[in-house]
Amino acid sequence: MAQDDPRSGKPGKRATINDVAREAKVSKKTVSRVINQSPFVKADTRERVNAVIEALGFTPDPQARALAFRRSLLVGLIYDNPSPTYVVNMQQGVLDALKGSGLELVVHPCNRDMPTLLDDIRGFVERQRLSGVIMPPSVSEDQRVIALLREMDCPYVRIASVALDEPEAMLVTNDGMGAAEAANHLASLGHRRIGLVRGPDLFRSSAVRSKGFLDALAERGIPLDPSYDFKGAYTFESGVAAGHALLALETPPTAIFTLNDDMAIGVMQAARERGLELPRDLSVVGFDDLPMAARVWPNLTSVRLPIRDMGRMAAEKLLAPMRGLDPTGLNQAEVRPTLIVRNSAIKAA
Amino acid sequence: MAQDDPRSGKPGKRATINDVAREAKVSKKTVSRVINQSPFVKADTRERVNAVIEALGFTPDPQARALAFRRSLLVGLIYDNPSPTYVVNMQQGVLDALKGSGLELVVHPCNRDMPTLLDDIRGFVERQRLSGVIMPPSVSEDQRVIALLREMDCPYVRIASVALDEPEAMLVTNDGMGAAEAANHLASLGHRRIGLVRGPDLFRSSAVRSKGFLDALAERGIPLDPSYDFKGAYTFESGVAAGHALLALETPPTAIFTLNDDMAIGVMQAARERGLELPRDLSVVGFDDLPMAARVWPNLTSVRLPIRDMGRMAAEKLLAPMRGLDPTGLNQAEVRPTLIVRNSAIKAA
DNA sequence: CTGAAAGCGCTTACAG
DNA sequence: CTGAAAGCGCTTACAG
Repeated sequence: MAQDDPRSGKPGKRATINDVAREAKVSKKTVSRVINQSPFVKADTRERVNAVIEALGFTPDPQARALAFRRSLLVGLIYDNPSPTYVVNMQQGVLDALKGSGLELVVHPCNRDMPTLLDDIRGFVERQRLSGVIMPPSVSEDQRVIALLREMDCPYVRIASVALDEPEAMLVTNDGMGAAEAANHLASLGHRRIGLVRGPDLFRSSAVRSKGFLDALAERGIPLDPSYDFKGAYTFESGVAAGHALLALETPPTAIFTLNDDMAIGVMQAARERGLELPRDLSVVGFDDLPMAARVWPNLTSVRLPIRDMGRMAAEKLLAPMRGLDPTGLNQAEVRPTLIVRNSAIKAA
Repeated sequence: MAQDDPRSGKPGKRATINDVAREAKVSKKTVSRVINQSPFVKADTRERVNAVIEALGFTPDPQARALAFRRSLLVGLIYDNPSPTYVVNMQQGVLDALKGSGLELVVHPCNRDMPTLLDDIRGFVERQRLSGVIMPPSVSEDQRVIALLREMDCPYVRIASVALDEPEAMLVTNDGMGAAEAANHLASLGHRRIGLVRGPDLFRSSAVRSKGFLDALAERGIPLDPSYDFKGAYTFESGVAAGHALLALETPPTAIFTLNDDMAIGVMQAARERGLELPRDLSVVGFDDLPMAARVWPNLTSVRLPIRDMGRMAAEKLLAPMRGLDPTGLNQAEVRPTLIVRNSAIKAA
């Protein structure tokens, strides 16, 4: 239709704000007001303008708006999480929230061990004049990065298992609750000799999950034997090492809880290498519920965090001020994990 | 340093092309020429301008350039691949190539089954005025999408296992060669009763991999029993179904090659459910070499495609014309998979 | 080899 | 409630 209208410009050429203004017989400023939902437009003027916008198939040019606003219509996802599934699911969730907003998602992996980390992020945010940034762990826990974003006046939302920031800049996941569920599950299966494989100290989640797990065990009167306490690295290989270390003990544990799935599967690998049969000789529970969890044998019982929902919630929180929304309701939300029971953990012999 | 210079503007405010022009005592047009590497600048003028750029820490505003160029400095990755690992690795590879180019990566998942697919992609590309688009399978094989991008005059590179396009718009992976390696491996282990689990017809890779596999078997005088030929869906569940179907046969195969890893692991699950012991009772070989492959038990022998390299190569191809490079060398490259031998396939009994 | 003018498509003061 | 002018930070013709 727009193509047939001689006033709408050559076919194939996009309509601009000027075309709309001419058609609607108003100034471009008024069109701009309509686009930006200003309340200072008479109802019938607005309707007329909207009709022309519709007829011409006009969409404002994001680049031009960005230049005038001195802020782009881009949201950044800065991540260092090593799990591809985590990253893709989170991306998907953020995109769910961005849909229809006119904002696009720019992805930016980073490495906290690199000396260029801060310069790199500064360049990225400053150059693109990002509208905001979302960060999952562990980069969300890096105080240097936060200080930098504050200095650049770049809005952000961080996702973490500890409330490290004001509620409007923070999505908190209750990892401790999930770990407690794992503890209760193993205890109710009759296990008393239970091993724990932690993550690295760099991740706050390791401390939070450990505490939730140990507190729940303590409530049931099950202490953790210090020799059953192993510090891993959130990697498969460290899980293998943990499995060998714990299973080589004179009185090995009958069950092991690992603070992520990669390590759980590593523990299973070690058990196999030692000739054990699973789950008969050892119960294992993981954390994350990666797709892999449902595919390994025996299928892994694991604590699931709703990553995609978390991405969506974080993005909604980031967008709330831009939309002039009251974030109070959003700020109450706390993300709760659930235990997915499969068959890698069974009754103690 | 720039902050101390009174002429460089207020601290915290970014230098613009005007600041550089004033400092270097040239017109902004000349600065623009330097930025864009025009050859029509005297060497010492260029040096003077570059010195000022350096001193002021000037970086051109991407939004402003985008507006003037009528093209943004954004590259899109449009994908529908269901494997998170595939997507993240490809992203990483594309970013490797983009590093330092000033281009950023915008991710855009899509669904080929949605009726809105084309409108959705059109809106995305048109609104953002993308510099180019990279597509992995299966969206790379969708002729409607290609027609749309051509119509919009948007450069693209597609990745696929068949040369569907001119070399400069195409990165071809030799999946057939990888499948042939799998066939040779199983044959040399003494297997003669070999099952094949294909992918869906929607993916060209399924046909290509099947052909490579069957041709290699034929060369060794091993025909495929039609009852050993199963059509899966590239999903874990379809692998489970395939495993049950093939293993329920009166004379079941001693080895199964699946056209991706998810199905391979599904076959293993089915074998377990039927009480078989692996790898003793069944050899399995997959394709993709997902991280999972090295973590399941027994560790899965699989054909690996260098996904990250592929992302990098595709992006380099996309960038070549913008950089005024001759893409001839780039066009020769064909991506070759390698068989990663682990212990899920052993000598036939 | 270099520059002054006009423009990309929008928005922000400033008026009325 | 609405508009004419100036500007965001670059580039494209057009001159010289």
